Amino acid sequence: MEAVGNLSRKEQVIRSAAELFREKGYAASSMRDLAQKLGIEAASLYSHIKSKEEILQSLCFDMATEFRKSLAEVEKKNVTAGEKLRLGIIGHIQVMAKDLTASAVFMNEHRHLSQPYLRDFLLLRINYINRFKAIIEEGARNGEFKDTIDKKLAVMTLFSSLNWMPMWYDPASKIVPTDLGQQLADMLVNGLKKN
Amino acid sequence: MEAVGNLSRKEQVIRSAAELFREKGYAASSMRDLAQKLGIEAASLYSHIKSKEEILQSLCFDMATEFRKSLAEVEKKNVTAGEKLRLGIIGHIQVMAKDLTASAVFMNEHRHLSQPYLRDFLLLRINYINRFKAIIEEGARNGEFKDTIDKKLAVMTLFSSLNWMPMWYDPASKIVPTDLGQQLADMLVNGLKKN
DNA sequence: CCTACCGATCGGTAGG
DNA sequence: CCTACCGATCGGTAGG
Repeated sequence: MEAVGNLSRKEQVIRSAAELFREKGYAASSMRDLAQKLGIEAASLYSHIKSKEEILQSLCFDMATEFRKSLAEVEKKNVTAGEKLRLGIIGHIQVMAKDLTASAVFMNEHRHLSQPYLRDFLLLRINYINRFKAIIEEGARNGEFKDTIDKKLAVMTLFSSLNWMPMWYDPASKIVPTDLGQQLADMLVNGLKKN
Repeated sequence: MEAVGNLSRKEQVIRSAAELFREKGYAASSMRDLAQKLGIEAASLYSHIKSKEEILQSLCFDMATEFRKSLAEVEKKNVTAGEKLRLGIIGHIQVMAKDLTASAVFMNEHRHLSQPYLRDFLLLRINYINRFKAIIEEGARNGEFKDTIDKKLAVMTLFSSLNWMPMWYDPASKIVPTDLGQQLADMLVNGLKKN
C-alpha cells in the first residue's frame, strides 16, 4: 500500500473509491475491489466508513458545495451578463479541474444515491442550473445575447459541454484549466465562426 | 404483459432492457428486473438472448451503425465546412431522436462491454469523432472558422452537447428534433452573442 | 485491521 | 416459457 499524500485513512478510502467508481461505475465497483486497492480486507473498510453509499454521498455533496461556492462568488460581481457567464464557466471548470476524478463520479454516478439524498442532490443541481439560466435570460433581455435561442437548450448545451470535460481533458496537457474555461466560454458565447 | 408494438419477442426483450439500463444503469439492472418488466421468469429470457451483455452489444453497435450511416451521407455532399458541420449535427440529433432510450444507453453504458467489443466500440467512436474534427479543421483552414480555437476542445465540446441531449430533451416538447439540431448547430457555430 | 461468517442476490444452466 | 437449481459474489456484521 503506497502513500497517497497527507490524507487521513478515511480520505484515502474515499479517494481510492472515487478512482474505482470513475473507472468501473459505482454499481460495478465492489467493496472487495476497493479494499484490494488499499491493501486491506473488505471488512476493514467499515472501520473508516459506514457504508458504500456514504462514500458516494461524500463525493457528490462535497463537489456540489464547491460548485455553489464558485457560482455565489460570480453572482456578487457587478458585471454584464456576458461577463458573468464567462466567469461562471471559468469557475465551474476550475472546480472540476481541482478534482477530475470526483467530478466524473459526481456527474455519472449520482443517480445511485438513495432517497432522500438523491432528491436533495437533484434539487441542488436544478437550483445551480437555474441560476445560470437566469444569467442567460438577463443577457437575452438586455440585448447582449440573441433572444431567438431557446433558453433551456442554451443552458443544457452549456452544462453538457462543461460536465463532459472530465471525460476527455488531460491534466498533463499544455492547456491549463483557466485557459480551458476561457476557450470554452468563448466558443459557447461567440461560436466557432469568424465574425 | 402489454404489447409493445409489432416487435418480435427478442426485440421486446432488447427494448425493455434498454429502458431498464437507461434508468438504473447496466450493472445495477438484474436479469430478474428485466424478466419482471416482461412478465416472465428470469430463466425464460435465455430462450431469446444469449447473455445480458449480448443485449448491451446490440444496443451499442446498432446505434453506432446509424450514426455512421448519417455521417457518411453528409460527407458525400459538396458544401462548405460550416454547412457540413451543420448537417452533421442535425443528422446526429435525428439519429438520437429516433431512439432516445438506446442513445442514452449507447452513451452511458458502453463501458460495460467486455473485450474485444469494448475495443471495437471505442475505435468506431474515435473514427466518428475524427471525421467531425476533420470538418472543423477544414473550416479553420479555409477561413470559415476561427483558427484560434483548440480543435480537440471544439470537437469534444460539440460531442458533449450532442450526447447529453437524451438526458434532458423531452420528446413531448414543442421543439422537433430537426429544429433542435438546427438550434444546436447555430449555437455552437454562431454562439450566443448577437453580432 | 483481521478472521470468520451471514443472508441476499447475481448471471446463467438443465431439463422439460 | 417454467421449475428447480448452481456456484460466485455482493454489502455488511460480530467479535476480537
